Amino acid sequence: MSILEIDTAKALRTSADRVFEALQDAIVRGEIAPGTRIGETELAERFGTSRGPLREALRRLESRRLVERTPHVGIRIAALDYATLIELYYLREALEGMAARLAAMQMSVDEVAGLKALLAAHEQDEALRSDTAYFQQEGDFDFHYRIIQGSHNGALIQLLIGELYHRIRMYRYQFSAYANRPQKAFAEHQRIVEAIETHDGDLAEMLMRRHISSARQNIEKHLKETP
Amino acid sequence: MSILEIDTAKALRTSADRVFEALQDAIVRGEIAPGTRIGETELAERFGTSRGPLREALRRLESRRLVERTPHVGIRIAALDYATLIELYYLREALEGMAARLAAMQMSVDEVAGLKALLAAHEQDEALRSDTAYFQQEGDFDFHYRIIQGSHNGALIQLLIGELYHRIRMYRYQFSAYANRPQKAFAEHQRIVEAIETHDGDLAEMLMRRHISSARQNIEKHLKETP
DNA sequence: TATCGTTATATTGTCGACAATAACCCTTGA
DNA sequence: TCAAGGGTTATTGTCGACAATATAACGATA
Repeated sequence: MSILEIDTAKALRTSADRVFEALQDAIVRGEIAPGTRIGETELAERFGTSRGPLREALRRLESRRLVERTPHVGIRIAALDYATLIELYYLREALEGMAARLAAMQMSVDEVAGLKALLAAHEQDEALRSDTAYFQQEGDFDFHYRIIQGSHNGALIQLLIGELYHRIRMYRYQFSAYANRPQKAFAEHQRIVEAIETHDGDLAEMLMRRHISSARQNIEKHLKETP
Repeated sequence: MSILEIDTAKALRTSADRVFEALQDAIVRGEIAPGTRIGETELAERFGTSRGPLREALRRLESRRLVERTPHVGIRIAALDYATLIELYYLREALEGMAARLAAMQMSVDEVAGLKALLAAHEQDEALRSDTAYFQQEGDFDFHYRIIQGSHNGALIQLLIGELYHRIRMYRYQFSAYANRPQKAFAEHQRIVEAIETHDGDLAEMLMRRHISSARQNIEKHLKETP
């Protein structure tokens, strides 16, 4: 009907692909509560398809650890727990540190310019100026997303964007209670871009690792006794 | 028929799971040549099932990048190329370096003892003594596998074992032409275990990174002009 | 009353058939 | 001879029905 639907219908032609994206989004956004057990028939009619394509989508979501499946019993939406959140931050430290190093050596001048423009736009944001929030945008607008892309390492991009990114988004949505130290984080972003701009891979990696480590410690401080 | 089949049928009850493992193994071992386009009907009868479970298995293999799929056209076995092989080695450097650091801090005395016993067994191997080969065994017998498990970081284990391991195995099988410097690699393994035994995380990470980096450089040296 | 065994029900696993799409081949025209 | 068009065929995408399994409900017995 709408242009949007025609476009997405073109981009992802099969029903299984559409269900995969839609269901992933619903899970990440928390529209279906984590830990919920949910039947295939119910999901199939919710997304207007049959169980065949739905099951294919579920197998892919299972690979991404967004749903858990036990044979002959069914699937349940992945549960979020504190320990896993911390584990993911350690992973990000290693992987995004690597990405920052590679980005410092591989990013084109255009890409660096885009990154600087992104930060300049962030700086205008009212919530950031008042230090109340620093909302990470999604996709192309996300700072981390761009640096990962800038690594130009396909395997790394696939791992972080394809496998981990949506899981991290899920935690970000649903553990959003803790304060995220807006101006401090923004300042760290700027330092990282400076290092990338001067092609200083060592520094870029170190700053990125510290940036993510600080975020992790911030979470640990706020959530230690309130899981 | 055979006891083996009964056992595997018990362990993984659904047909989709059996096909997934069997097909993954066939791909990794090169029984189906990389780049081959292969029909669903043909695969289904090869594994004695219908197209439904087969397609579920394919979606999971697609997530692991072992097959590539284009809608309405079909699937083809993932092609191997030199650039991706190198990318994977860089990834391993970051991730297994992290694993070695964590292992040094987290492994139990039993696990460390098992690791040392493994190396002692390797030392007896005739191929290694004559410096002709240092064959990495699979699963529990693989040195790297054990260190990853020793990290006790579920997200990291899932990523390395679940997602990357089989892809790496695939390259190992099919790019096996290059010399793999057996005794040197074995000596490096021993140093890493020593660092883990003394709980020296920094050293363990550094040695592991060097170990993988050396392996990568060895490949680059041998394969640079012979892809 | 609690526990074990049995039956019933609902959900998942599997299959075969049909519809939709793309690749292939053949024809036709310049 | 080559390009374009249309028709054919083979393969993938989707669906509904049936079989297999686990959970739940129920009753019987100690």
